[in-house]
Amino acid sequence: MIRTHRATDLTDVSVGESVTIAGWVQRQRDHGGVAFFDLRDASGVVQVVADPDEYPIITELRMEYCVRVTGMIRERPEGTINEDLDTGSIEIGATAIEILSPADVLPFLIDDRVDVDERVRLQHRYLDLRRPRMAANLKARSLATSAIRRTLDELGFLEVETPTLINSTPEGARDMLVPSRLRQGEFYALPQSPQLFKQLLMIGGVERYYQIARCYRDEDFRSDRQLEFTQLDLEGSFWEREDVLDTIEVVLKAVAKAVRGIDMTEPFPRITWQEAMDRFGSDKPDIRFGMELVDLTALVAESEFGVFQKAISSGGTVRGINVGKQEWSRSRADAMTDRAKTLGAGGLVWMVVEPDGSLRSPVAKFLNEQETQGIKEALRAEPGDVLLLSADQWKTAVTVLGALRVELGRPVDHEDLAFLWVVDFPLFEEEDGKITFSHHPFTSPVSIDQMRGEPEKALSKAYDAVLNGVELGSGSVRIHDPEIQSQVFEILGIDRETAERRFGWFLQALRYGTPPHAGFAFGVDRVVMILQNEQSIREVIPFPKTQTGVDPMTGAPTWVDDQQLNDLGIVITPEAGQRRDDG
RNA sequence: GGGAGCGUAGAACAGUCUGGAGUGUUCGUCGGCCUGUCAAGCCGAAGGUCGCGGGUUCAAAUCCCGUCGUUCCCGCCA
Repeated sequence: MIRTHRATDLTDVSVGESVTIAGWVQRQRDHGGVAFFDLRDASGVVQVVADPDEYPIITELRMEYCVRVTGMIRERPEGTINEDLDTGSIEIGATAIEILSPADVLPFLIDDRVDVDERVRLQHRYLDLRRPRMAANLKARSLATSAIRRTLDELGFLEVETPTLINSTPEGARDMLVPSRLRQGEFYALPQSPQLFKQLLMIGGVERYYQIARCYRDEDFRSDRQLEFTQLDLEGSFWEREDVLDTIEVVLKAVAKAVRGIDMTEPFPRITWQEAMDRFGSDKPDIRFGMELVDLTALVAESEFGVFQKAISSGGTVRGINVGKQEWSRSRADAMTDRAKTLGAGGLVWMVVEPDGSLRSPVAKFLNEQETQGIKEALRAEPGDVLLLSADQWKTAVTVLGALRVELGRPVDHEDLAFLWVVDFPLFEEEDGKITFSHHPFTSPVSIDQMRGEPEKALSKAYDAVLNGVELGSGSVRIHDPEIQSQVFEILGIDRETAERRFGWFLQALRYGTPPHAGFAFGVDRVVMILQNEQSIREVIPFPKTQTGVDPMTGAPTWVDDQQLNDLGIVITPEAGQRRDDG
């Protein structure tokens, strides 16, 4: 046996007893006649002390050496108790110290208090994971997934694995592709979600399915997006919306309890998509703070300000928010205006309320007294407040202000948790005059007649879960009628023949007594990120990739041998080959 | 595909705006001292392709162009 105890177990061991522990040297302190080091294992830290004359090996220890120590548990002398340490009232008087494995000089300190460039951390992720913060994040992940499994097992769900080598469909996100060797020139795709397979499980009579599933989307990275990510995927037969929301709510509360230790008793609030957009300018509103959008269109309908006139006469809207007291300089105003432009706005109107109640603004001279007063009242403006107005088509106006609202008002941490359901999504959305689905084409419409008559107004039985302004995931009641499924494809511009070719196997499956079913999926990485108060998903993924899809440690992705390419029937283009030859 | 920030010793930074010898700080490393520290302390030392390439200049870490890496954002993410 290499060790008898873990570091933090030692508080339960009686003084004078001999124990053997093993772990890593966190810090060593050599005082000449007496020397200490802190030994860290997965459980925590304990101090080891020895006389260097008796045990000269203690002076050889360096940070992150892996060591084994045998010694006597003893009380620390009065005045030397370390309150910051769980084991701070005791120490081990070493009787034997053994270096199990020495360590090279470290590329960075294993210490939460030191900020290290993320690339360096990823290059030596195994060392990064020794930091308490990362160890805590890994543990939180494990607590989250075990809470999910425990909760769903109790509710009678079956955990089923679905394939990760599946067929590619051109809709939605770009697929990660895997070339087939046995059928050269053909490709598998890695699943973006187990969507169709879980619906097939419903047809297969499973009734209650879940899976903690790895999913892949070959799109550009963000701080909350990686190529591969983990979702809790779940589906139930004979289910309607309430069954899904109830179940997911129970699961998310269990996760919050497991990771944060908090009991969330209140039901998650619900908001319609329309209300979310109107009040917060986002379909994933952060409701931890107010700063809501206000419709000013009627107030400035007669305004002589050209931008307002133009927006309103072309069917647009004028919206405003009060972002409160802000440092507001010319350069700040310019930066915000630039930001609004990158978000698609033509510009941004800003106003600062002066102590005398007047408005300081480039557009103040275009506003009469009534309009000025109206805007101030509508936005509950106090002296010192900064008001931002956007005049544009409705969606642009609200989303621009919604983004600025988050950037100017959002709390920097995730101490408070604000879960939220967003419901009643539009079934379709128009993009460059082309109709696409807002969720996915297997989502049930609220009304078939409306879907056909006024598709632009049709709502879907889809719903999103949001936490602190981050979209955790979405779900819906599915279409279980093959005829309606075909009609949805048609409205989306996928003709019967194409639909039959791509999804014929699925449409056929729907024809064998498909139960009504509904489900959901949420991102495990994102939930854990927020519960752990992290700003990036990479902090809760053990081995993430950088923004260019590279793993700095292994170097993936890499070139492969010509023989491997031959087996797959793949030829590298001259352009790509040039990069290889240069590299 | 586009925009912005960053890149200086093993790590974190200052220096860059306003060009003048690789100038400095903290941690780590190496050597020495030290019997109660706990991010120990004190003394000493080593450690640099200022990401890379090109240009401007008498002179470039500093100014300009390109490029690579990285982060954030827009597009994208049904």
